[in-house]
Amino acid sequence: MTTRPPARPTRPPLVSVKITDVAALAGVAPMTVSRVLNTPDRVSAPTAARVRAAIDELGYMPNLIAGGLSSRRSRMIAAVVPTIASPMFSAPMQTFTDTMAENGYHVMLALSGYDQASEDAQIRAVLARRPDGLLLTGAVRSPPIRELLRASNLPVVEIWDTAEDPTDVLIGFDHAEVGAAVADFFVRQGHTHFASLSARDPRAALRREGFAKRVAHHGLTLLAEKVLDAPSSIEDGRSGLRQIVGLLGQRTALFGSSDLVAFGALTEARLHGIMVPDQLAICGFGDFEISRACHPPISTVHVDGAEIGEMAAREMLARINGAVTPARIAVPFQILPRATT
Amino acid sequence: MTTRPPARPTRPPLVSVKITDVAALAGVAPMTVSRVLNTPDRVSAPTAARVRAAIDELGYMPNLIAGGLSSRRSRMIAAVVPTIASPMFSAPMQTFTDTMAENGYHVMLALSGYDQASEDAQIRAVLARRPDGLLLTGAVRSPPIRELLRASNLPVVEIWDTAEDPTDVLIGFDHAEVGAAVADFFVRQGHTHFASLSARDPRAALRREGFAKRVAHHGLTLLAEKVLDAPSSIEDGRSGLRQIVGLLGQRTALFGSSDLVAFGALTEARLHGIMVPDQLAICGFGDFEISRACHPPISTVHVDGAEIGEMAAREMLARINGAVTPARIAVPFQILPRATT
DNA sequence: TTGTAGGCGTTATCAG
DNA sequence: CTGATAACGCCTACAA
Repeated sequence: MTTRPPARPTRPPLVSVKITDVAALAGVAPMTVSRVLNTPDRVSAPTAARVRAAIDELGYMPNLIAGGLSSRRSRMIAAVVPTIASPMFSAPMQTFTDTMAENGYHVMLALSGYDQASEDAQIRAVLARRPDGLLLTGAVRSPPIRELLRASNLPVVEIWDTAEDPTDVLIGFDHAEVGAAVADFFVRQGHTHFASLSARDPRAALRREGFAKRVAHHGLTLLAEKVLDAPSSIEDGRSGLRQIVGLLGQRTALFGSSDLVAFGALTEARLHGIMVPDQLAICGFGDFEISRACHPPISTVHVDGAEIGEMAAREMLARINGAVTPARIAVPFQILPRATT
Repeated sequence: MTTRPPARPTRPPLVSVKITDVAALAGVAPMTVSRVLNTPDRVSAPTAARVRAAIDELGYMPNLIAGGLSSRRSRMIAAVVPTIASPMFSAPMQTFTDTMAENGYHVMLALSGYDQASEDAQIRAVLARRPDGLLLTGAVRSPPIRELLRASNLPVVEIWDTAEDPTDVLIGFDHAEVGAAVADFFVRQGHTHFASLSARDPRAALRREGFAKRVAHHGLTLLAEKVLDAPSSIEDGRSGLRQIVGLLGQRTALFGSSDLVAFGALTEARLHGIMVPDQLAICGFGDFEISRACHPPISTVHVDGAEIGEMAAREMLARINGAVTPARIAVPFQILPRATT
């Protein structure tokens, strides 16, 4: 081995170091380098050590694009969610992404904005990246996409919703049941008059309908059922309450489609001099920090988005590794009575 | 060539239609199919039509992994952010992701949780995917990583911070200036006693220090400077205020490191019977929805996270396309006086 | 345990 | 405008 003068910078540009360079330096075949990286137990200790030394010296970074093409495993997951601006989705995305990263998977993010056509397009677009799995929000409602996904045999984890017919695995709960449970909760407290303030998204609609049906089932009165134009926000809760305030009775129980809406309603109610909970009882949904940390704390439905994300990651990994898993996983929800009911 | 029996049923390919199938059906070379997809203007109309028909008939989805390997452009961007649980980061991520998607780029998400070592590790990890660009939060502080990025010649867009020395392009503002501006604002209102409640993250620290320095520069009194343990949350704002409430004077001006902290402080102050803004003036940071939509609305520093995300996307695209862009882009911030000051 | 051969599906390049 | 050829960098499969 001759000592070369350090001609150009000793280390070649990192991005251009490839597996053959490492192999040459370590005096092994490229395949051995690959094994050191991917299946270390199939390489003898001394060889592995030499290879690792070469890797360090050259600052080698494997090219996962090339590896993915060859192995047909991209080690990437595509996630299609409506938005990450709401805790409803940012919480599970956070834990999902973290857990997948711990296992060597990266997550591609695609935002669909509650729009069916956009969701379809996003799913098609991400499939071109050949992800090893798909994380979706709610059940896929478009038949051609469903068929495409089923035919692809790709692990598909759907969260938040309990569809009639899951594409693959589904983690969530029945949103209509949530609405019904809230109605029952109010009824147990002696309420006879009800209202709802609901964002315009499919799952919020299910909760609203479940609530309304249960109120009707009890033979009680739904005074107002306001569907907001925008996705859930505090401002929507406030304007929504302003719009229904004239319809409310002496003692009304209000179900908001999220804690943001509920907080908005609470804020506006107090400005109108409406006593909470005596004149207006309020229950939100989601158990976001605001409902817990504001004053008075808002009653809500607890659902653990972070846990759903983690479960989704575990299911995803299990399926990638070939495990057969149940097609439907129910996540519990729980009404948390606080000061507004 | 002998026909082998199918060994084991390994996983059937996601979408087994490949470019050669389309080419065969359309009676053209694979390269022509590629051109129809990537440079349509270099293909005659009739040929393109035949190819498109074949694509539709077969439901062909190009394999971007293979394309990326060949073209050395992955059409993916890696984003390394502390968290998406805070609007501070979810807002720019949302617009960045959307804008990049509109231009054919997908975004890989990596969460670093405010931890320097984790950020370094995440950056290294995503580089193995050969992204076409990197979106980072704040300037890279780790010298080896900096060097790695510079050597890689990869477009790197750093947002939120104005570093001493940007790696590549930097979009943000000077957080110390924000703190100073808030101090000046309070001083103009006649305040003489101050306090701050600040999350434990680098940029919040800069704002806090800028605030403290300016207070000192005016020769005025900083009664309390509480650094919270956790990242910014409402609960932290509440507990923080509880901890400093004994230190506050007759009329104090409080700077919170985010609107969540400010809202928490406001909530707690009212519970303590402290008049806002007469006894305690509060200014937050970030102009999150809560500061605008709560009551009383909280004075804050407006910074447009969504716009920063969009600018970041434009800068990214420009650099990917070879444009020379300024290395430092100042984004304005603006104090919004509302009811708490 | 290690190596060799070949190909993963696409695109750059150059020729026609 | 279209095609043939040769990579892109790595890993599967098989051989030694």
